[in-house]
Amino acid sequence: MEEPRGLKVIAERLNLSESTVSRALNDYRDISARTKARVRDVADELGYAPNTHARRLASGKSDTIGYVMPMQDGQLTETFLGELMAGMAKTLAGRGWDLMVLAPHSAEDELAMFKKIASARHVSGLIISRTYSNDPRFRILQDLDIPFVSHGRSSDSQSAAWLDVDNERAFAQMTAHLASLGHRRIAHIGGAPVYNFARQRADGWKRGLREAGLELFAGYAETTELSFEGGQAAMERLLALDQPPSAVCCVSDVVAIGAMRAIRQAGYLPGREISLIGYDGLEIGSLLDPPLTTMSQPLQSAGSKLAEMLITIVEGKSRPTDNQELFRASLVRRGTANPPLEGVPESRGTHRQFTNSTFGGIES
Amino acid sequence: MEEPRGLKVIAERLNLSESTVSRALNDYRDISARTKARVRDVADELGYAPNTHARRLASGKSDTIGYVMPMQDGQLTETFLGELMAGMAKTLAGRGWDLMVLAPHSAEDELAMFKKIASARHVSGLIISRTYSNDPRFRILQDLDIPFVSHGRSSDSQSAAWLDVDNERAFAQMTAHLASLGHRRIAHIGGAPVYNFARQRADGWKRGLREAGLELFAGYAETTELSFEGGQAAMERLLALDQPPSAVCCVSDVVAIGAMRAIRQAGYLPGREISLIGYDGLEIGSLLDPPLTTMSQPLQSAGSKLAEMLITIVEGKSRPTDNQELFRASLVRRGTANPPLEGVPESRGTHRQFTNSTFGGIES
DNA sequence: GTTGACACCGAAATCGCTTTCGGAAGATGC
DNA sequence: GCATCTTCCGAAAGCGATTTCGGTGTCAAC
Repeated sequence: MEEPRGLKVIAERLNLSESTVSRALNDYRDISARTKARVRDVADELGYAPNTHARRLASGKSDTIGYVMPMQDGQLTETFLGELMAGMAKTLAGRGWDLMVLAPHSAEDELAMFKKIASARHVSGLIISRTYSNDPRFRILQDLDIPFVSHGRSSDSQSAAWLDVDNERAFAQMTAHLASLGHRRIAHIGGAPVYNFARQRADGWKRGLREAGLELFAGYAETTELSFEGGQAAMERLLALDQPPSAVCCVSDVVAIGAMRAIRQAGYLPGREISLIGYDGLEIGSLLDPPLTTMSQPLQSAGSKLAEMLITIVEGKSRPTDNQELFRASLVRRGTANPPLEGVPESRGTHRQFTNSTFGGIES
Repeated sequence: MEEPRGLKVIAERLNLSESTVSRALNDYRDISARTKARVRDVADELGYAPNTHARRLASGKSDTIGYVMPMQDGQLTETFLGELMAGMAKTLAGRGWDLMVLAPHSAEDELAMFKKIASARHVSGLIISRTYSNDPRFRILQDLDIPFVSHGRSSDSQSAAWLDVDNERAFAQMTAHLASLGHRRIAHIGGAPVYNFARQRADGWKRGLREAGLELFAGYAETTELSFEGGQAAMERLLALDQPPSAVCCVSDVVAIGAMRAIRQAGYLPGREISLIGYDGLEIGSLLDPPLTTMSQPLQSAGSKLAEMLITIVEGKSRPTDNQELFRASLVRRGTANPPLEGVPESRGTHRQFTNSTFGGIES
């Protein structure tokens, strides 16, 4: 059986040399149109596809980029990974490139992967995400001479390629929206500032307050881990203040959902006594009661754009610094951002008078 | 600059031949222990990693498997993709294998990818998921001689390798649980039976009814698309029956959440007048009010196991049919499965008397 | 009728590693 | 002391493409 594969068969069949066939398939211009056509016909007929490894070895290109998954910590935050990767994979496939997944389980592991890539060169570029405010990876990758694009900026990203959402703008906008609804006591539940996006979002909130001429009350800048429980705990602390906020900007939807629970358990209604807005645009937020107002960021298109950037860099068609792009998040108005109540919500437990609906809930 | 790379450098440095170095690194036994040690030392020192393409070309192996992402339809269902892929990537990396992502945007596209792989051989095995009841891909992959493992069975999977959750068992168990709580009118909201898991789950529900000696009432076998809206619509149909069920088994968490909304809008309380159980074990379900009772399936370990299976098959160490494994889902007791109320819930709108809590909701 | 220019194609080197084969030493057996 | 194993390593042939370089044949130009 074992029929001979490869260029050879099609060359013999047409009485041509392998090199001619190769150039014909790669559309070299020193091959006549007629020959190209004949070669292509036979190639199609045979369902020929060049051996990837041979091609890559000979050409020195790998046509592969790697996506470094954020190390598992928060589970829910990973919701968008599928979409992001689908976006990358599709545009890559459209150009004949492959997407490889790297899932390091620690920082050392990640470094080892980088080193291997630098040496084995089977991946010609990387996309990293979940960047830290001070992220050593920028330096490392530059030193190792591995082309890369970061999904998210960092203090170390000036000379690198990145695509980020304008977090500061998003949170300024979010704050402005709450202010426009009449809120004057707007707090923020942020994430650990080691994450650059967390810092940016906090800055955006502050800017929003400034621009709206609002005061930043003491204790209003909360910080917590990016989890449901974290959001809940932070909100509890806010509620314990002498002057609790009437609205809260949350660093993520998950945190916001945690905050919602704290609000309820304190006897208030999210979106009524206390408004809040999340960030991420998770579909699931729309299923809550009340549905969570949030800011959504583009994902498939971000993945796609990241891939495009990286390809041009790898191919030397652009420099990293030519590829710095800021996407915008957009406000998704749902149910948790409403004008403040007239009176200060001191009337605990009386909120039912405001519920106009058929909803209710029980504890588990 | 351009220092010569590869085996050559380390060979020259030790005054050995390239072939000896290669075999030393690959632990051939016709190389003395002393030589191996010397070679390894130098290799480490130089941070040497073999050129992947050259190695793969020469050895004829690709050490790469591909994961075929389910084509995008439901967004939320994709939540688990990240975890699953992380599971695969990690165990693969542990053995020096790579994980490649394929995101076909149509069935034809998928077929084209399969053909290319069959011919180019740069991926030595595939993991497919989201299998149909009659899934042509099993036949296609077998014909193309591409080793693969399926995450989910199919009517075509007898002679293939697969890992699946025992959906039937899970839903039988789910039904039994509801029955043990005292429910006698248990309905099912299922998915389109083109999906094999949907069929299995429906079967499990029926079996559960039988084993509990319960009747399958007319109209209790609902079917819908796997979305929030689908679940809501299906639940509305169930509520419109003369004898609405007192409990519902839902094909997925997303569908269950949709059903919850329908229940509320009809003036009932999920978990009170009508109990329900979802499937998938989404974290987000625990954040709802009341938190959704569900069945959770292992994900990271499934990804890991899938990868292991495929490797042994690719390496010829086992036949596909030796790799058929059934995982079990486990019940996650939360808030939506409780004993039925005494009376038939005819008292629409009066449910507030049952809400014992601080929760409420407003419409957006 | 020579001379370029041009269009096409083949030969051969190369990419960096794996793997088979065989040979030189040294160890062992009787 | 000679044949026979072992042990250990080098030479060389691939793996299947790409790419450079050079060599035909043809045709227009002078």
